[in-house]
Amino acid sequence: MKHIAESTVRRLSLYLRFLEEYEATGHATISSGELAESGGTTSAQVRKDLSFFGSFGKRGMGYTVRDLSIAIREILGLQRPWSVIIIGAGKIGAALAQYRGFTTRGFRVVGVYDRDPARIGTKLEGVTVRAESDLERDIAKLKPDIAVLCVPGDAAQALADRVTAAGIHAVLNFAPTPLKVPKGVALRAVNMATELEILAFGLTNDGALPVR
Amino acid sequence: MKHIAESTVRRLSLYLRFLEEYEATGHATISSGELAESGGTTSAQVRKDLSFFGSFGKRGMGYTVRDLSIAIREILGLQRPWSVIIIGAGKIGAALAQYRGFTTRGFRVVGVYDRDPARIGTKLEGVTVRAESDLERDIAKLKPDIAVLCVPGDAAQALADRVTAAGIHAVLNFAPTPLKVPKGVALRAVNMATELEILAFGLTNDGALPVR
DNA sequence: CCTTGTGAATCGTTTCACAGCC
DNA sequence: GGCTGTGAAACGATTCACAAGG
Repeated sequence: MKHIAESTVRRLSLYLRFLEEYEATGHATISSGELAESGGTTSAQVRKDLSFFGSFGKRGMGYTVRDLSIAIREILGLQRPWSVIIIGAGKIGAALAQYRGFTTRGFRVVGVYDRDPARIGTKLEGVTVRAESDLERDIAKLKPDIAVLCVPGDAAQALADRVTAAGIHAVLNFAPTPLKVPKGVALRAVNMATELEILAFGLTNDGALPVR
Repeated sequence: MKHIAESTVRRLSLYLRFLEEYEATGHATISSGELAESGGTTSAQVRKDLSFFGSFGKRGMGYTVRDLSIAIREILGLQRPWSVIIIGAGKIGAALAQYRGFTTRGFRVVGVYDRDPARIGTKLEGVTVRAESDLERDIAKLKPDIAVLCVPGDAAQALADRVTAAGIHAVLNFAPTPLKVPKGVALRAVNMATELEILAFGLTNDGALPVR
């Protein structure tokens, strides 16, 4: 397959969210312009994004909300559920384990891990926190798809190494440290301090960041 | 000032984090190549990023770690502290309020707000949760710099409207809904479901996302 | 000799504009 | 007439490559 820009995938995710809301309001069709409005982009961008994957609309009519919704879900790989393990049951890990947005979107938390004995054995949203030392065995058994790292920065790389060695192919990193992962492993990072720093830059150098 | 790409600002934030660690190890100078290594980019990229703001190195020598660190902190606007209010004291809001990465980086949580009477009056890391109805008055009095929204999607836009009307110029949105804010207000969004969906796309369409 | 700073070249993404089709 | 799908043009970001300077 041709390379797809990350920005395109991110917008598809937004389109999907809007389509689901829009479908609930009873609308049957939608134009690229309306969809663009919702995601803060342009109609041409919407059509271009979709064109990488096929043609889903009818000229003069727009898109059938339901069909497009299904098509995007298929593009993103959301027809099947994905299983997620959360590593680190601190404040952020615990918050994520209980986050409804995950489960409703087809991401199932199948394990939460911590190294602190005080946390091991406690329950988070029905999942028992297990010992970090169980990781390799559990990954071999459960074959989870995605690992979410919610550990302190100095522990993150070692855990990323362990889970990728154990067979995980996708990592979402909430630790404030850039990670290295083997080729072939999908990696994303969410760094809250960096997000605040970008805002600070925006406030300091007014207008220096391109408008959104 | 000329427009600066968001990607440049994000990398500056990473460079700074690495410089701080590197300084602690006792190194006095660093080359663009070493800095690049740390942030997963190239030496040319590092030099180009810095060149938008001045010239900070010595040819043949590299950069003085301490000086560059100070220069980047100045570029990002981190010489002064920024005050932050968190709106929504649910799982994510509470986790953020207690997140050390914020405070150590010069971002001070000066208020936490919720609409749930059961949460109002409780304490999070020394800050008492206040009623959402106090927002306007408090913003007028404290003039916080940044609002972090940790509320459900259906409440997010109304609160964004309220805080921007009350004088907030920067918003960090953790709600899973795209927000509209008035011109001149800096806005960033962290959408955890979208991050997972990008990973799902990466797993589904192997190699379709450009390597990092 | 080593490494920066930077114009020029390249590469990728977004926007334009219009032909094609309902 | 309205809206999609898509090449072509414009724009923006990254990489190259080299002159300048310690």
